[in-house]
Amino acid sequence: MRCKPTVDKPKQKHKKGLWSPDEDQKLKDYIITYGHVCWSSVPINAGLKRNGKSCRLRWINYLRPGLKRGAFSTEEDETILTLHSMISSKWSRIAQHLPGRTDNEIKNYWHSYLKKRLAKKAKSEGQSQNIDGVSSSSSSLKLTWRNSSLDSFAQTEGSLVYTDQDFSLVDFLKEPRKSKFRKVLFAEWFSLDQFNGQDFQNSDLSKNNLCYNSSEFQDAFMMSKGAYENDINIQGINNETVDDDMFQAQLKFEDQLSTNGFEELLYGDFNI
DNA sequence: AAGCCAATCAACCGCCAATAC
DNA sequence: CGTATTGGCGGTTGATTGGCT
Repeated sequence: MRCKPTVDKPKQKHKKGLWSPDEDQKLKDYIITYGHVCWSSVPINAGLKRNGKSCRLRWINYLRPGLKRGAFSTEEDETILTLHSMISSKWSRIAQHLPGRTDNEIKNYWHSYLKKRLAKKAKSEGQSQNIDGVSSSSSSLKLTWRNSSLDSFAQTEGSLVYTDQDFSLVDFLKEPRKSKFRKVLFAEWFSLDQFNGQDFQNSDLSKNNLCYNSSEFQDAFMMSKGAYENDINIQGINNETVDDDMFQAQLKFEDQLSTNGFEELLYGDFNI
C-alpha cells in the first residue's frame, strides 16, 4: 500500500474546506495527465495543499468524468431502495449498480429523501398490515427485478437466489468481492468502441504519449474483465449472460460524457 | 426585509483491511 | 511477525440554500 518511503516527507498543514475552482483544475489536470497511482503523492505533485484522501474524494465524487449530475430517476430510486433492503447501507456496493452515481451521492440522497419516503411507506403499510397480517420485513424482501440494474445485481453479486425462504446474504456480506474491475483507472469511462476506432488512435490525445493510450486501455480492460469473469465462474454463474450486460452498464458513458463537460475537458486540455 | 428552520450536499473523521517494509 | 502507511468505506458534520412566517 505504501507508495514510497515517507522518512523525508515534510509534515505540512493540509488545507480543509471547500475546493476552489483553481484547486479543482490543478487536480483534474494532474490526474488526466498522470493518473493516480498513489493518492498520497497526488497533492504534492499537483501543487495542492490537500491530503491525498481529500484529493481522492474530490476526484471520485465531483471531478471524475462520467458522473451523472442532477435528479435521480424513478428507476434509480427503485434500485437504491431494493439494494438497500438487501444489503443495507453498503453505499459503495450500491453505487456499483448505478453507473455515474457516487456512493456519497447515493448516501446523501438516501438520508435526505429515500429514507423518509420509505418510512412514510412503512407507516402506511403498517396500517394495512393489521388487515392482511403480513409483516413488513418479509414483504420488503419480496423482490422483483424490474430494471437492468437489478438484473445485473442478481447476476453479479453471487449465486444467491432471492426468495422469501431462501434469502441469505451471509456469504455476500461476509466476503467483499475482490474484483479488480474497480481498479481500472480510466477504462470505466469509455466504451471499447472509442478505443477500437482509428479516430482515437490518430488523435492528438494518443500522440501526447499519455499514460493511458488505446492499447493499454484495452489491456487493462481485458485483464479486469478476465478477472471479473473468474470471479463469476467461481460462483457458478454462466458468464455468457453476465459479462456483456455488466460491462455495458459499467462502461457506457458516452451519453453522460457529452453532457457533463468531459468532452470540454478532453478537447480543451489536449487541444484536439 | 429579516429571521428561523429544514433540506441538501460537499467534505471531514474515524475505523478497518491490505500491503510494504 | 509487528509496525507503519495507504486506500476505501460508512457515519457524521457543517456550510449553503430555499421556503416559510
